[in-house]
Amino acid sequence: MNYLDTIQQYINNLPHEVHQALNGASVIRHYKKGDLLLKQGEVCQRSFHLHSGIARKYYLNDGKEITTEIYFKNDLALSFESYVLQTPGHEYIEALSDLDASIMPFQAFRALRKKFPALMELDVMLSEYYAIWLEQRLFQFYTLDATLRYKAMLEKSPQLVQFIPLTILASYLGISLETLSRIRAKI
Amino acid sequence: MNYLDTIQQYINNLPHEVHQALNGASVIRHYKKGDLLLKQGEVCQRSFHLHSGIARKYYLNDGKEITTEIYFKNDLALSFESYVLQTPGHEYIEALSDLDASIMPFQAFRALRKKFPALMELDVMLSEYYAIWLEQRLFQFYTLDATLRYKAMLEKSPQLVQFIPLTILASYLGISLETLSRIRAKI
DNA sequence: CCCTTTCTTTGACATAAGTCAAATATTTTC
DNA sequence: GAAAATATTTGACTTATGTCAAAGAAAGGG
Repeated sequence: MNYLDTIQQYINNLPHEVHQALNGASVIRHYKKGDLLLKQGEVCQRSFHLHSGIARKYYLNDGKEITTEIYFKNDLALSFESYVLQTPGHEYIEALSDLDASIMPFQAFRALRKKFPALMELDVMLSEYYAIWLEQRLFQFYTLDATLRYKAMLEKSPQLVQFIPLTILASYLGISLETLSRIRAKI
Repeated sequence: MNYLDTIQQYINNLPHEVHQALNGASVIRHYKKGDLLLKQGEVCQRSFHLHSGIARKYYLNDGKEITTEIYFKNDLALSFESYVLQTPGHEYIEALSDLDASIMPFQAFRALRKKFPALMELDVMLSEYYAIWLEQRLFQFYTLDATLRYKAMLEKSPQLVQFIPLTILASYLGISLETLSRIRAKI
């Protein structure tokens, strides 16, 4: 069982009152394709739990968009550093399709975490999971060339290749659009 | 103030009994240059808090060592995924000089974390800090070429350039030894 | 359903970085 | 302090990937 499943199970087993408190502190909202859930320069004061649809996180560098994470159903979207430090961040979060998400304000979750130690433990696990995910991404940049990174993505996250435009995938893989197109033509 | 200072301050302000409990659960040990504090394939069951000296974390890929982190005085050395999941990891931790470290067993810290909620909160902060650090490293691979990554290192971590052999620095920067040597000759 | 916009492919060429090999330079060890 | 081991530099060449440009394909809006 992977860590994400462990976390999911942990959440499922939380007492009813904790679930109630979480639901009470969050609101569900609908976004349209193209909507920005967070903009560069803003403090990320809310986390988005996707109920449906697709979103991405990206930043601008030299006028080019670099996508750093892509979210599907059940994923938790936020700009990590900005959220944790409550300082202005450099990332956008954009709806890549119409989507529904439950929005949890940072302060509300902080308060709940204080009240329910189980949520503090959950917070540890979520940060750990994110750090492990980042380690693996970094690992790929160290050890794989562009073709192998694309193949790894095909294996591990076929839903990315299925639903996401190449322009976005290329930046996510750290290569140019043209190189990605050529890789696909070759394999 | 950066997050590391915030964490350090948090630690300093922990109640005396917590400090006592932490000290009681850990032991101080001396390592010689070249000693391996952790080997590939082992479960990382202890964290190392460096009191003096230098260490690094690395893994082998295709017979080549790739250094992923370099530790100085006060840094906390561990193989994150292996430590968190308590599964065999792929990283080594090696003393790059003689060093002293206090060793905290995973299970002991778990027990203390349960007893003192303040340590659970500390654990969140440490994972957050590591994730933010990883995000920044990944960011550099996305946005900077080899020369700029080296310059960024010169700015941000001059102690690395001062004390660490180029072979290790090159792998840490994700480039070949020869390329790093040429970059240094040029700037 | 057509027009516009966005996305993808392909070609020609430029550039960053890797590899292999050998020469120096520096450090460590006996 | 000499020999051995390790670290660094340099040269010649190869390769992966980027850039610019243009054409073709697909998707979305009125």
